[in-house]
Amino acid sequence: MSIRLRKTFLEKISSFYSYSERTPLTSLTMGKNRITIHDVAAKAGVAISSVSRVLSGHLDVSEKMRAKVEAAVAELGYEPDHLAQSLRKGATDTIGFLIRDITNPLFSIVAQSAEHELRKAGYSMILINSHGDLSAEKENFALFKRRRIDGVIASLISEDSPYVRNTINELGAPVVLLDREVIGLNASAVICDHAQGVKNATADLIKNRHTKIAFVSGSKDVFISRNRFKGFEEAMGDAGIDIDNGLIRFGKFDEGFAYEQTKDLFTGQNKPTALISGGIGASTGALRALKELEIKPGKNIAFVALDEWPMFDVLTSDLSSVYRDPEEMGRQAARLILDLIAHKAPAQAVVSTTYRPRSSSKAVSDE
Amino acid sequence: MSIRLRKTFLEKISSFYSYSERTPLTSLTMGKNRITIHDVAAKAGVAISSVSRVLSGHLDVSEKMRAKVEAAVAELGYEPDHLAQSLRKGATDTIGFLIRDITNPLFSIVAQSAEHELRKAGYSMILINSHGDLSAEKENFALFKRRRIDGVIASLISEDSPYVRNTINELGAPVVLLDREVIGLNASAVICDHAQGVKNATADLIKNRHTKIAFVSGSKDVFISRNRFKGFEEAMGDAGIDIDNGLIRFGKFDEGFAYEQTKDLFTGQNKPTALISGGIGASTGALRALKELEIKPGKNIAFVALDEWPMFDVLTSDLSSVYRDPEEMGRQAARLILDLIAHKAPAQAVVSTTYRPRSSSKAVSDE
DNA sequence: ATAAATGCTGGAAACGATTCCTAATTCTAA
DNA sequence: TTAGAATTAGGAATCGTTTCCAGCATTTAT
Repeated sequence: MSIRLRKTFLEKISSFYSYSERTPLTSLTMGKNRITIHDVAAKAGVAISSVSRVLSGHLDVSEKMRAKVEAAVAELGYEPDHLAQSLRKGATDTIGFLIRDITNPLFSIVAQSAEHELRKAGYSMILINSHGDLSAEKENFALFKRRRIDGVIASLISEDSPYVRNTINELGAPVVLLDREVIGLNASAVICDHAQGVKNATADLIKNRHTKIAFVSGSKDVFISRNRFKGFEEAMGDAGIDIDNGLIRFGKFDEGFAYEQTKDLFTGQNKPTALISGGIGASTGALRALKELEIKPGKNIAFVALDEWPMFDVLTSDLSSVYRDPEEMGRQAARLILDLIAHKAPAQAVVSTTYRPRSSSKAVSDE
Repeated sequence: MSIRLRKTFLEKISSFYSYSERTPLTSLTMGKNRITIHDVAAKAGVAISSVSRVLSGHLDVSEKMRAKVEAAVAELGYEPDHLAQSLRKGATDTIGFLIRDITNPLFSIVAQSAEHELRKAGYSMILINSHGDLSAEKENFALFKRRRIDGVIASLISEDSPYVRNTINELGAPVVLLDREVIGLNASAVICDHAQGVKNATADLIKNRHTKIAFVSGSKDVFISRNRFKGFEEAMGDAGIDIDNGLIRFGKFDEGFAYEQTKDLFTGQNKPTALISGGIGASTGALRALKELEIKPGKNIAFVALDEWPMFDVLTSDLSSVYRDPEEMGRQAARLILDLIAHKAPAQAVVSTTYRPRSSSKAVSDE
């Protein structure tokens, strides 16, 4: 166990405990001390409805009333209870963010960017992680429903299916999906144009005389994989190169799958000269395998990672990548959910991707 | 006249709206369709208080009553409104997580781990980022207060000060701080024992005959920096080596500061032979500077990074590090806040750090 | 001057639950 | 059989707001 309470620490803070006993936890005193709209009304000598009217900026209030109430509010330091407001108004000013896997740094940046944007509009964000677990995902939607969330931004595990449709309809709140096709769904979506970036990357590899290009990615059932592969196919088709299906490995997004596939690819008899890995997990697995095989990206093979991660340029050995801007994804997601809440029609936002050539894709095939 | 024109305009676009009226946004239908405890009571032919008693597992209910209510609940698919429950019970089952900088992957893992743990206890987590901005931090506490959060886990920007004390007292809810000394504060804390790991790392550098060891870190006003430096001092003291203050650079946690300091250190006349960088931001800045100077960690100098980041072992060139387990930090933070909510006394949890020697610290000084 | 219109304000009914209190029913004991 | 205890169910108050409605006090129009 990495945890231990050291004696010295406990001794040191013993005086701290006695302090805390003299001044009890504020949460205990909370109930008593909470000042409500009634207190304000009493102090100002008006009705609570008048206080509410002043605070909500309603028109039909006299200057005198406004002054009286504002004075009382200031004196008491009153702040409206968001809970009671929500219950009465039927809106919680809260957006749920359902994330498939927060250890993926790309997602955490999307989340933080969305939160920043939503807060500017007066919303808070509840962030929940599904750990890639489908039943957890379903449970999370139920949680959002019970909490009467005003809207949900979701990076789903499963692809468009009756299940997703049901879940979304049952939720009773607008939904924005990340990187999912939403055909037939009453939802908006932020979609990345992976195809374009992958196409450019593949074309660059082809320019360096690569024809045996391996492609390791997550499940082909998922939009993002299909879209990426589309770009690959287009570039190969444009160059008139037949795709060797033995070099194409669809499966799971996790590191383990990519690791195994990469090992398999480079120990078999039909070795590729270039490798494209789809997603951060896949890139990690692929790089780990290459490292063990002592194959150096940019030297022994050409390598392109799809997606970057924080400090990508500094901390990796000049890997080429297809980049998408996670902050932009977050901003767009926030905008779309706010639009839906304002009863605008569902829409899609497309975020472009760009190929960023660095040294790892410079290896030229000599075959 | 103009009003008349306007009317016809409205009539014109009415057909456009008619689509959305046929299939309205689910959020619109929400209010109508929501089934409440009243509906359940009506269907079961009992009082709402009885329904509540059944659902809350109260003892004084007959088997017949329980059966009737449960049947009605199942048939209607009733789920209690969390909002109304919170208002009545005075608890929101929600914990606020105030994060200084979510782009720091270490923090995002702490957050996700805490969330996972809290959810097991029936709590949701609201995550808010302060972007390193002090006024935003203060505003966030106010937000938490208005939302009647049951407790807060916070990675604060500022160090222990009257400001922090006031904010916490005003909040009216228990608080757990990450990596902050809480002397005189009514709060718990998760504290990392940085000193131990740094001491081991420094001792290892010394063993490789390094004496001119540079130390680049954030502000010395902050606990984490002081604690790290303490470990450094101890190891140097044990070896009887005088610390060269010109090689010690305290300042800011961001990448830019470390970048400048590292450049300065390695272009001056008093060059160090080893470098310890405190935190992920600092490590990034330092590595960027070294890269530009074409100084190779592990070859030209010895290098130790304090803290790791995701995929550390694969994606970096075998950097040595002082590691702390962010998941453990999250678990401990969750445990501490739950304890405080259960009215236990404030406490501190210490998370240990471990030195992980890899090749970047193997460079031996030849001076 | 009187009727109608308007501006403000206070009272009360929601929102959807929990919980206390009381009354009705059943059960036990004398 | 009946008083008293023990169960159980219903009614109403409550949490802290917003909002509808009615009414009073001013204006304005006739």
